[in-house]
This record gives sequence, C-alpha cells and structure tokens, in this order.
Amino acid sequence: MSRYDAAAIEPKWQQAWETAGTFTATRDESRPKYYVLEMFPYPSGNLHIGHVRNYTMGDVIARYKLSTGHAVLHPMGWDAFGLPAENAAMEKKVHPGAWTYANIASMKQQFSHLGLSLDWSREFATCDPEYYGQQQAMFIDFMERGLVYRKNAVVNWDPVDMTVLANEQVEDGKGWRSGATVERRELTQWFFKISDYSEDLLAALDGLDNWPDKVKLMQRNWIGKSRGLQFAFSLIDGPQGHDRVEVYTTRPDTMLGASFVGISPDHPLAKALEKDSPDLAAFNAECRKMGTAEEEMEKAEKKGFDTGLRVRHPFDTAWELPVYVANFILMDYGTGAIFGCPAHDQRDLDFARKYDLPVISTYAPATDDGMSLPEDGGDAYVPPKTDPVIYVRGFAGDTEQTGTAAIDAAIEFCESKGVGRGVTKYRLRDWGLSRQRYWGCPIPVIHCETCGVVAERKENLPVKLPEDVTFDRPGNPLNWHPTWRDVDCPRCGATAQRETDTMDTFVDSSWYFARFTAPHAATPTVAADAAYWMNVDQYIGGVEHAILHLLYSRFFARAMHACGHLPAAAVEPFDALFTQGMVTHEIYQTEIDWPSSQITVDGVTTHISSGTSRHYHLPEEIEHRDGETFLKSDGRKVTVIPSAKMSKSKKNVVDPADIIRQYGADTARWFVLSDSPPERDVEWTASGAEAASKHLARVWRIVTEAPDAPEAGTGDQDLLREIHKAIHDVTMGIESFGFNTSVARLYAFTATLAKSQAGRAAKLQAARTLAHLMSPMTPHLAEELWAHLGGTGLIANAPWPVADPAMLVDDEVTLPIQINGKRRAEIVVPRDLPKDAVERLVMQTDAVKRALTGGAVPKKIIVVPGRIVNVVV
RNA sequence: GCCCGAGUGGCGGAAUGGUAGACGCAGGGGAUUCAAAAUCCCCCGCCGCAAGGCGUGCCGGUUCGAGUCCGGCCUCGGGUACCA
Repeated sequence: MSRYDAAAIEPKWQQAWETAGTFTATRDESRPKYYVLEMFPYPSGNLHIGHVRNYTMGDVIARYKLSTGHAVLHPMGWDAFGLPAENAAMEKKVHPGAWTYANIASMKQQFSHLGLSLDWSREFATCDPEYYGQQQAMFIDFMERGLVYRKNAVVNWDPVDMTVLANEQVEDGKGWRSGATVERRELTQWFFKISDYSEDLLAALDGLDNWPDKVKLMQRNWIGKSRGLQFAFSLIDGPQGHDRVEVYTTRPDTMLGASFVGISPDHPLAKALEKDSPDLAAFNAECRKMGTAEEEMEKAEKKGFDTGLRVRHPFDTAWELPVYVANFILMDYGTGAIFGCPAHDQRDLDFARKYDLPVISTYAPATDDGMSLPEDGGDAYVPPKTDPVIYVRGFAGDTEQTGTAAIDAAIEFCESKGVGRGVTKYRLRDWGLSRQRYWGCPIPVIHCETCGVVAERKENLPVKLPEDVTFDRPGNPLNWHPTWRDVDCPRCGATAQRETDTMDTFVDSSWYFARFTAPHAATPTVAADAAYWMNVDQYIGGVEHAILHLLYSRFFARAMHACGHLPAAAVEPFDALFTQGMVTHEIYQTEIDWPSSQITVDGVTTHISSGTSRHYHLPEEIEHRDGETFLKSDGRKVTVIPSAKMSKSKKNVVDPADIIRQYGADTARWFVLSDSPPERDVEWTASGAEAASKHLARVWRIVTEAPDAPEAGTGDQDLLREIHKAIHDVTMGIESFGFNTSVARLYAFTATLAKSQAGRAAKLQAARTLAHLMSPMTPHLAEELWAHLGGTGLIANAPWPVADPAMLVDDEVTLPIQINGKRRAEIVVPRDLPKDAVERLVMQTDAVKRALTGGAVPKKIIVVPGRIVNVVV
C-alpha cells in the first residue's frame, strides 16, 4: 500500500456516508435516542479554529453514541441575525440578507470538508422567515399568557448619529463611529417576564447534575436572590407628593450605623427636585452621560450631590440624615434608593470620606486582631456573614452573633415595630428584547390609535422584513421605509402602524434546539418529535455563554411549555452541558489620536473631545523585527495584546482552511483534540499539526504494511490485555470529555501494536480495535483502515468494542515505598498480597534498613493496597 | 468595581489526597542512506562530578503524604444584561 492520501480518501468516505444516509436522524422507538448539540455558529463567513474544536468535540460524541446503538440527532443551523450583517451593509453596500446567506453558503462549504456526522436535512437559519415566523407566533402566545410587556428603559444614545448603540459600539464612553459622548436615553421597550421564573430558575439549578458547577454558580449569583428589609425614611419638607424615601437593604443589622440616604439620579424624587435646582439638573444630566453597561457605571468615579433635604431615622426621630443623589445607585435594582453604612461597606466608606459624613460601626471583630477600625481610617469592616462578630450598635444590645442571625433578628424586630417588612428580591431583571435595528426578527405587533398595541393575526405571519432598504444613514431603516409600517389594525381595521423594533438575537438562539426536532413543521414544534428527541442529551459550547444564552434558553423552555410547545419534561432543555474553553490569539492593535472638533446636525452643535481610536490588524499585516512588532504597510509600531478571545472585530481569528488543505480533515480534527484539555482556553499555535499528520500516516503504515506474522506469536495474551486496556481508557476518555488523554492513550496503543511480536490473529484484532477507537476522531482514516482490514459495512455503524473487566487487571503491582513522604524505593508484589506481608517485605528493603539505623522501630507504616507504602520513622 | 475560572519542564499538557512531569512538540545524540527526505532507536525539570538537594504562580495551614483540600495574596482569561 502507498502512503496515506487524505485528499483522495476523505471525500470518498464523506460521499459514502451521505449515500448511506448514515447520519440522518430518524425517530426509532426501539432504540435509545441521543441528541447532541453544539452551539450553532454565527455565519461570519469564516470557519475559525474555535469552530473546528467545538464541532469536532460534538462529532466525537455523536459518532461514539451512534456506534453504541443510539438513534442520534446531530443537527446544524445558523444564528444568522445580528449586528455584523448591518455593519457589512454599511461598509460594503450589500444587503444584510445577501451578505448573510452568502456567508452561510461559504461556511457550509468549509464545514463539509471536516467530515462531521451532521444531519443537514434539518438545517435552517434563524433569518429564514419559516423560522422567525414561528418565533413570532410564539411571541403572540407569550403575549396572551402575560409573559410580555412594555416599559421604559434606558439605551445608549449617540447624539450625533441619532441612533441607539450596542454596548460593544461604545468605546470609552464615546460612539464608535461618531466619537460623540454617549448619553442614556429612555425608550419604551418590549420585555419578557423572566423575573416570574426567578425562583424556579434558581431552584432548578440543583437538579442539573451534569452541568459544570461553575456555570450553576454563575447563574445563581446572576439571579441573585436576597432576603432583606424594605422600609421608609420619612422626608422632612420634601417636594409636593414626596414625604418618604423607600429603601431596600440586605443588611438591616447595620441600620443604626446609617449616615446618609442615597438615591439614583433616575429616582422620581431626584427628578422632582431637578425642576427647582439647576445644579442638581446639571448633576443628573452629567450622570446620564454614560453608557448603560454595568461595568462602566461600577468603575466610574463615585459622585454624589447633596440635595439639602433631610430624612428622619425610623428608630430615632431626632436623628436626621442627609439625602444625596449618587451616580452609583441603580434605579433597576431594589427601590432605587439606599441608606449608606460607611463602616461596613467600602463604597459607602469612600463616599462618606469624600463628603465628610459620619462613620459609625454597628459591629466589631469578636477578637481584637489589632486592625484599624473604619472610624480610625481603616478599611470598611465586612467579614463573611457567617462569622460571629460583636454587635456594639445592634437591636439587642451588646451581643456576639453571626451576621446571618443578626439580619434575621433585625428583620423580625423591625417588623414587630412596624418599621418596614422583610422581602425577598432577585437581582435578575426582566429581559429587554427590543432592538432598534433592521436585521432581526420583527416584533409582530401593530400600534393602533384606538385599539392601542395589538398582536398581528397569526394567519398573517410571518411578518417579513422588507427587502428594499438602504443603509446610507445610521439607525433603523424600518423607521423610514415608505410603506412597510402602514397596515390595517387587526382589531378595528383602521389605518395603523407596525412596530419597527426587532427582537434581540438571543431570542432566536433560545429555542433553536427545540426547532431542530421538527425543523420544517408549520407550528413551532411537533409534540411527538419534541417528546422523542428532547431534551438535548449533551450540549456543548463556549463558557462565554454561561449566563445569558443558557439562562434565556431555560426561561424560553418554561415559557414554551406554558404555551404548549414543549412537554413538561423539557423545561430544563439541556440534560448535560459541557463548556469548552476558548481558542485565543494575539491581537495586533494600533492607535490614532484625533483632535477635538464640532459637528452640527439639524442646527444642534455637538462638541467632540479629542481622543484615541483603536485599529486592529490581521496577522498577515504585521511583521516582527528586533523583538518588536510593526505594520508592514507604513512601519508603525503595533501593540501586541496577548491571548484574547477570537473575534472578527479584533481581527485575531485563525482560519483552519490551510491546515485542512495541507493535511486533511482528520489531521485537523486529531490535532485540535490532542492539543489541550477541552475545557481549557488555548492560545493558538499551529506547531503541532505536522506531528498529528505524521502520526496518522504512521498508523496507516503500521496497519497496512505489517509483515506477515505467524498465526500465533509471542505475547498474544499481553497484546490482548493491551487491547482491552486501550478500549477501557479511550472509552472513559470520550465519555468524560478527556479527548486529549484518549488521544495520548491511542499514541501509546499504536506504539504497543508497532512493537508487538504477537501472531496474526491478535494483531488483526488490535488493528481493528485501533481503527475503531480512532473512528470518532479520525473517521475517514478509520473507514479506510476498516475496509482494508476486511470489516463489514461502515465502521461508523459497527458496534463499539467492549472491554472485558477480567482483562484489565494485572497480577503484579509496583508499590513505591516512601520514607517520611519521600519516595526511596519500590517493590513488585502480587496484587492481592495482604498488608502484613507487604509490611514484612518493606522492612527488608535496603532503603528502610538504612533509615532505621541502630535498631530503631518505625513510628508508623501506612500501606495503601495496590498504591503506595509510607514508612514514618 | 462585582461574579466565575485558570496558573505544572523551553512549549501543549498528564496525574480517584498516594512514584509530579504520561503522551506529544521543540532540542540533543545515534542507526539507515553516496547524500537527503522518510523512517527507526536513545537522551531530555532545575542545581550538583557524585551522593544528594530543590521543584506544580506567591505566603501560610490541614495531613503519614498536597499540583490536588483550607485561608490570604498575585497575574491572566471570561461574563457584566444591546457582540454572539
């Protein structure tokens, strides 16, 4: 046989699988089903190495499950709505739809070379009207069930481009195109009532045994259940209609350490005061000159404005506290107002020092460890709530208590005195789904002057996006389309207008997994198909989706169940979750400074301050010289940012096409699996691809060019044992997502086979086993080997080998001997040798005798059977 | 800022609380060859001639025994609700 020629062999087997329909999923009640799903890609146009890693992992599982007798569903589709298509439309003058579908075609082409076991008959894109029309139908169902509502919410507003910006489009508080300082602006927006499910989404995490703990923990913290006290401070001489300030606190035990009340700039009281105070109006306006991102707000300098108003402390009417408007208080959480306790909150302490407010401890450390108290210039004292502390200003005199106990007692005490009530709150906010953009699923409602907001009739779905739009000005083209908005009211028939907001693309990806079970149906799902295929048995994707996408999907499954689109058993849609690490790559960045300038739009002049814009460069645009990095075009110095998530906007995406072209898909697959543990981030380097290719060629050579062996050889039994051990180890590796260790094990097994002097029969069995164990990872090579070795049918369908437990244990084991925890010798003993016999052998070793000079006796001998012996002297 | 992770040779990494560095890359040496490619074999944590000592980001703790468990840091990565 000649050397292995991937370029010729791989298409042959891809064709064979397609002809045989090997990966077409069919409902088969006689077999257990297995639904394996990788998070579907955004069709950027280029398959990158992270995709190859993600989809190869899923493919290993899918192929393995197929050969263990499951009816496997392994579908693929496209998360096709989103910002990049509109950016491309503006930059390249192409329609977002045309751009997206062209990208899908090109990525599908790239996918086809990888030899993935996908059922392409179920493919769809979320921008297909057949898909988003069903999504609109569900939106209407959700409306009817009260899961959708409208309210005002803030967005990032670019005052020059007169458009809403995504957080990603705000850089250092400025619009990415215009450079104008971004403001917060309120719009009426659509929301899903995910908060109705806060408790359920939290409690059900406990049942997700096959989810990573870190993801469950992140979701728990995100939902953020807290028990606290809601109560009011009475306001002295407040403006008309304001006689109290309602606050929420999770630390009512620190109420007697309060030193100020803070309210959000968006609080109704702040807005009321604004009318008579130009200074406060200016302060509030300044606070609103910031994007909506939580990170930006939390990192901003903490500022306050003394309103001059005072409130009375509920437990001491003579005690007055000042009311500040503070930029770090969110209107979205709690009541939009807090009391500050500087002694036990670092942020409040910083604020108190800045505005010269009192610092009053309510509790102190139970033991004097000499720390500097907050009153004396130290940090805020914030021990874990479970630590006992001494309450010096508690509700029950000087007592030692844990924070948790004191909080419960404080709530009870306050309730008994009629000061507030204990309430449970969640940090989780309702899901704002409105987007003021074209390339998304239209929200299927109509605004009528007489009827108000009315859902579109289901028979009129899908509400399709109009094709004839232009992107020559920023903003949502749906707003200035000549006719699309004009429609008759579905209720009264009067002239009315369509909603022009489209849905957040997270909506699209929150139910696609369910749609794959009946992708072409005229309803969102089909009961029989959903019942058979749901849930997803194994979901695989990037850890960057740990909170939003996964939480939204969990909510959606519940909402779909409430509307009869999913069975009760599917409210947790993903039985098992594996979060793979990201493939990272350096970013090459240059910076350009711009001077300050002014722009006048519609008579309004906006001042643009000077600043810096960042530009990103492709690896081929840069060169390394003298240990530094420069731009090839003009020689400017390039800043190298190491190890960042691959993203198209940062231009650090690695294209796997070269590796596939040069070595074939099997090499690319083998390499990404062997490279690193799947859950870990990897900094991409291509230095191992050559080695992977060599190994596959070696396997081919060893199997096909084996010299004629006698029927029975030496070491047949040893080789048989090795076969079973390899089956066991590789199978365990696959089942536990330890693909890199499975690969390492296969390297070792290949070496064993190459060196074996066993006879023909044993070697044939070993070779077939090797092909089989490699088949989920390098399926083309495995098929070719299988055919060469006279296997029946496709290896893809052949039953997975099973390890015989009796063949896995050796008769003898090597026991390391430690003296005081340091390895000093080892002995080989029968596996079942009793402890006392082991001890006698250990005592006779030279190392132990040397350690016990002068007839000393060991203090202790620890024998861990089959593992280790430790002699303590 | 807050929440969640990660850190082991020159590099990717392995290791149910039980011989740290499996397997692979890079490197060194050798065989084969007229020569090369390809292939095969050997060496390869650090210090030390050796005996031996030191070693899993840093500091401390628990344990007969810690990469692994606990406490405190450092650095890097992800998320932070309109990137997907």
